[in-house]
Amino acid sequence: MHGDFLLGKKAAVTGKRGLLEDMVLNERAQLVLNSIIENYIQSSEPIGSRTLSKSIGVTLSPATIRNIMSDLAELGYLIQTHTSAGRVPTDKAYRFYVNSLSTPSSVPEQIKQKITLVSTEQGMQVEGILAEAVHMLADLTKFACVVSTPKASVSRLQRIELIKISEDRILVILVTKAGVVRDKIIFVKDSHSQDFLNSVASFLNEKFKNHSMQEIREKIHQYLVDDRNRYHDLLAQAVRLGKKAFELNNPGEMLIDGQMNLLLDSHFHKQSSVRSLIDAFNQKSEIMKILDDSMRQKGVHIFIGIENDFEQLQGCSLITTSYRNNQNVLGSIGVVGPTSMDYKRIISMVEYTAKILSETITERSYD
Amino acid sequence: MHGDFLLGKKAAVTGKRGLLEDMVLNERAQLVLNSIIENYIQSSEPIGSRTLSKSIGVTLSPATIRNIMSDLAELGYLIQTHTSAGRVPTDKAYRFYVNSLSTPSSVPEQIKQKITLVSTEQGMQVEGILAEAVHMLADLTKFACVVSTPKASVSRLQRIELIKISEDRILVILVTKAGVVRDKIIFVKDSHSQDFLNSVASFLNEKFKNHSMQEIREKIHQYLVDDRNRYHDLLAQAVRLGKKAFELNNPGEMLIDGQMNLLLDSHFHKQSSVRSLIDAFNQKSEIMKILDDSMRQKGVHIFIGIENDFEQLQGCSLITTSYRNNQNVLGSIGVVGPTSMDYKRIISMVEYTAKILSETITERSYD
DNA sequence: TATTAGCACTACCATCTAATGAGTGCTAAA
DNA sequence: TTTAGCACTCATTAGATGGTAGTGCTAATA
Repeated sequence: MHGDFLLGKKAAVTGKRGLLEDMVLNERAQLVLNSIIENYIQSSEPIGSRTLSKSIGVTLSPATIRNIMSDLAELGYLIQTHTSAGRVPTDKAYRFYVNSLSTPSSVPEQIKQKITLVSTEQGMQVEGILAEAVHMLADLTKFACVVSTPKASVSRLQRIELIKISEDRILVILVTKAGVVRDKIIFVKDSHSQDFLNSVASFLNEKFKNHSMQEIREKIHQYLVDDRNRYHDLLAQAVRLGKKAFELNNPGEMLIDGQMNLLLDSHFHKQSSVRSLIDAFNQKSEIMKILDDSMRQKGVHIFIGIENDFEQLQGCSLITTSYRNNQNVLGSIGVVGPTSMDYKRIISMVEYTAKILSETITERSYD
Repeated sequence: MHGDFLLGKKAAVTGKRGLLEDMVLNERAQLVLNSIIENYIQSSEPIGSRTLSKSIGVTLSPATIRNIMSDLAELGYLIQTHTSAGRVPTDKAYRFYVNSLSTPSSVPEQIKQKITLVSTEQGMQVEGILAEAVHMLADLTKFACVVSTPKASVSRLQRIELIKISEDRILVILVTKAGVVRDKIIFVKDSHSQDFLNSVASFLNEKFKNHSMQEIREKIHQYLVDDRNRYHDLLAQAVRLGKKAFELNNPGEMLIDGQMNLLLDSHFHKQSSVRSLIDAFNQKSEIMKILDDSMRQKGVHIFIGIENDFEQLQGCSLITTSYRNNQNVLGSIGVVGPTSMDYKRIISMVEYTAKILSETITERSYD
């Protein structure tokens, strides 16, 4: 192995070799790597030593840069598509680059103006607002965007309605504090009058308003395991209907927009990668998982290529963040693009969009 | 002009020349044309006289076929991509072909089994069923599929609920007979108690249940133009709230699935056509228009390439048909694919899917 | 008179051959 | 430690070539 010429002081002391100082790239190597990445993000073409020597700030001859690049390649930050080609950053390089982005770049004022949600003026509900947000983000980034709808389990009950549909079917409408309206049909054995359903509903409303769905399910479970005979008939019925009504119904939806944008991107022009992209979006559950994960922690989450273990999506990076109302984190919104995306730009856009989305939804919330 | 050799009897009498008999292609010309189209649908490659002479039923030498083809080209049914290439059907040819499809081919039993909707078992609502249907159709046809959600204006009221959200906001929930639940927020100047809203709601329910939204709007308008003083306060308020509640809110939504399938199709590999496809799907309104049109009349509707005057969608054919419940036509479902699609197959699939969808929704309907 | 065989012609396509050029790695000099 | 120089590699491009699938036309044929 050559390239020891960049041996840093500490590295020399500790016996580390090459570009590494205490297992960290030395300053110049970082400069070169970042420069390659930024060039590549712009041009999407392999970067050669000559090009770089011009575009980089400091004066370094192509030969020197070649040496550094060679070592970076050996460390797994760069690869060559073929012997005589320039170099291309690996996922590892992007990870390094993203980690070194300290100050979150702010969104240009011009873009900020474009990020507004108008649907709120039309009395539209959360679903519609989400659809608008994801559409806007897709349009702005020119990549595919996803957003998960508010999880039922965390959101708190504003109101429940029970509507008799037929002898054995009841329409349940759940309104949550976050402003989401969910409906589903439940099937019952014995027929109930609408009046009866009304009293059940008002009982449930009184009892459970402001509780989270999760809590409600637990409480109902409690009632059921207690000796049933202790309760009068209405209560028993109410609990039984309530159980069905609050059962985990929708597994959480996801809205996608701008999938086709990806196919304009040169990185996805190979047949094979188109196929796997289609598969990826068809099988929403995997992306859902990633979005769910990113709800758990604050801030922007970045999954680069191979890092997400959903095969179909390798070659893509995901940038996600959560949105919320006053009270709760509700879901996540994110962008799916090529690993060589302009992280700075996209991150700031996702962040800002989530912020606007959160504000909009908070206004809508029923608190 | 040569090619008079195909002069039909009637044509001779009426003085028409070429392949035309009474302005209609003579039998052999039809045979050749249909054969070209079917070959092309299979292979997606220009069809030459030699190939055709083999695959066609009757024995005709390539030379003869060349003559016929030459005339068909002159009549605008075929074009050559270049001098020495075989011929490719034009939109006009597809129109001819589609029109000559008399017996709607039935769906193979094997496919029929795949066309089932499972969401109905999970107490899912109309929206979910539609999503499933369009997803399934996209998966089966490998093209893009669209479905329009039930129009609010034609559907009849099952029930309305008014829920107080804050001092100046009321959540309106409309349940229609078709099983669609719509919700929106209306803003009011003066605060109302929930009790008051309940009585307004039950008044509206009593008055308007089973009426179509269209009718309701008209009736309310009637109340308003009548001398308002004749009504007591509750009624006046109810009418005023009702007006807002029943105002045309959602312009009618459309679900799309399988857009990306199109991009696997060889016909859309040119950059330019990808772009315009993206535009087409981004601007839903135009496709919506086509779907709306096809609700008006029974049966399957076919729009071939240039026939639909939405530029971005030329190069595509649309196959649509309506779905319904017991009472009303609710919306349309359709496929968007290349003009060279396998019309027989796709038409039958769209038809059958719409049938299943109609049955499923009818079951769900609240009648 | 309608059909067909034959033939010249056209244009795409795949293959091959340089020639080009952007890039590398290595070595020796600064 | 850096850099200039040089040999080398390999993708890409442009031209040239032969093959092929197709055409249109004409003259012979049924």
